[in-house]
Amino acid sequence: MPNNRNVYIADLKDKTGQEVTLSGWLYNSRSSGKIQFLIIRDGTGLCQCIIEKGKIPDKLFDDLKRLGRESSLTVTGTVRADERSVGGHELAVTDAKIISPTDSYPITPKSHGVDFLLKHRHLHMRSQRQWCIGKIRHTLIDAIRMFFNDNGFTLIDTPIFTSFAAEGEQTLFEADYFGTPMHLTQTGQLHLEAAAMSFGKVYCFGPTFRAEKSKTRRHLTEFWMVEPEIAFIDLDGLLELAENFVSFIVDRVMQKNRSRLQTLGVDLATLEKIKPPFYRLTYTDAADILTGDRTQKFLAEQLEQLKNQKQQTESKIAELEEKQKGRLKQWQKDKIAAELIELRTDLAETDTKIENNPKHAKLASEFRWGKDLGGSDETIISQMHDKPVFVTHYPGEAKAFYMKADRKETKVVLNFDLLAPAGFGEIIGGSVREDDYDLLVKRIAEYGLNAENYEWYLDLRKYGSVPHGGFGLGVERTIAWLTAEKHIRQCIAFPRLMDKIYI
RNA sequence: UCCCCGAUAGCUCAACUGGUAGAGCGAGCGGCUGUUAACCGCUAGGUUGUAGGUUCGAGUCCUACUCGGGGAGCCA
Repeated sequence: MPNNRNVYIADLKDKTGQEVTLSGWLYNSRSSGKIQFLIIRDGTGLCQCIIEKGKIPDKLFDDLKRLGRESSLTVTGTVRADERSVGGHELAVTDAKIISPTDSYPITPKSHGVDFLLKHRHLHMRSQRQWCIGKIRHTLIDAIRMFFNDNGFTLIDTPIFTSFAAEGEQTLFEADYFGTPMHLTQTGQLHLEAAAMSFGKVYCFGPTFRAEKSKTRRHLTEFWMVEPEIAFIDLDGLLELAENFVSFIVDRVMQKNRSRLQTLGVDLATLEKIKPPFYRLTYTDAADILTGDRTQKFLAEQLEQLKNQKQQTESKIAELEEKQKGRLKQWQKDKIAAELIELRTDLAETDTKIENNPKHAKLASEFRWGKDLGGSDETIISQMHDKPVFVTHYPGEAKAFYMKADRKETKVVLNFDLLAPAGFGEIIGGSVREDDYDLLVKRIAEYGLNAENYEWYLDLRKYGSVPHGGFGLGVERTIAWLTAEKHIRQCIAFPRLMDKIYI
């Protein structure tokens, strides 16, 4: 005999015809004189509950009618399938208990500004969009662990307090460790290399801190990163691992989140293309592409498209503005006003893109071998491809000290970035590590780093050094890519931004 | 750090070139038996971010500041 006194909405599909009790929060409600529709959420989904006058006490009917959004309650009723309902099932209510009534819940079903929502993140989490992203994040992290665990990797928890820089000293957060200056980790990589010499294949997964002064849609000061590190591997091996890994997690996220991705408006067909092999370019190839005619042509075409788009939006706005002047019902006016707000936002975005296009074209044409690929350069390369792109063999001087120099072409290092397609940009950075003791000592000196801090790291090259390497994948960036979310701050529950921590 | 934009009701936005500050949502009350951001009627809700200036008159113009958004550099 199944227990129907505490049922989750996600399980309703197996309960058709049965009487069950749900516990949750009032997501939204509509009412007519003698019938009410309450949308309840319980953390597993949404369910529309139908309340007909006469089937419950009048007092309760009135109380429910007045109940504010996000009040907590339990409802009891019979489950039935109905296409008109969210989720395909609804509850014909026979009884309800209000646990805690709410009035004036600050977040309404209408639109809100960014600042307001971040200030109310503790409540905004309850909204459909944030809930879907949270669920997707959960399955992504689960898939990441599953991939490494099933492929012979050992999890190593690397420390958060560290005494040295691995990724450039300007981006360190300082901490006071009982009077000793210390900082928060920028990567677990160096410790992970030590572990790889013990376990062979390892990974770490945790928060990472970078004090980058970057106020963009792609940056957080605290973000989660997974980093595998493998002994006895070369660059080709790393690329193969990375493309298998990314394909696996994308596939897994899709399998587990179809309806959530659809709710978010994601085009599943583009994600289904994410299968090995990915495109492979060297840095030199990328430089040639950027400075070549093809790119200029590509950008020129893009500019044309953007201008067309702008014109279309503008004429649509003019049309609506004209319409607004005519005689209309109030609700029609409101609808037009809402559409106008949306169109104006689109227009502003298109304008920014139009403004940036020539700048990007100029930057691309002026690209000189030796510079690091800029954000706009990455965007261009990734826009020109429908699958992720590896860019390998960067000039060593633009990259971190620990990257292994190519033994034939000594100016470049054996590293790679993985750019997500359609303009999203970098989600992975990785490299083969310098395994030669003398070369590494030289690099540490060249970068002006304090050699004392790296003694233990150099030991790894003294005692059985082997070719090895690894990479880091940014979790929030991956989520933003998969969910087509514009800003990375929506991809973590409580984001830490460059100049502000809300809650 | 630099460049651009913004700040008007609890929220999202209006207010043509300076001339009595308006809608919707939300809240309260009433109506409606299948709603999908439901709908319809009524009510309440404001020192227009702060400080100063120009003017007969400032939400609107000028200066400074504060806060926010977008972009650039750098990166996962």
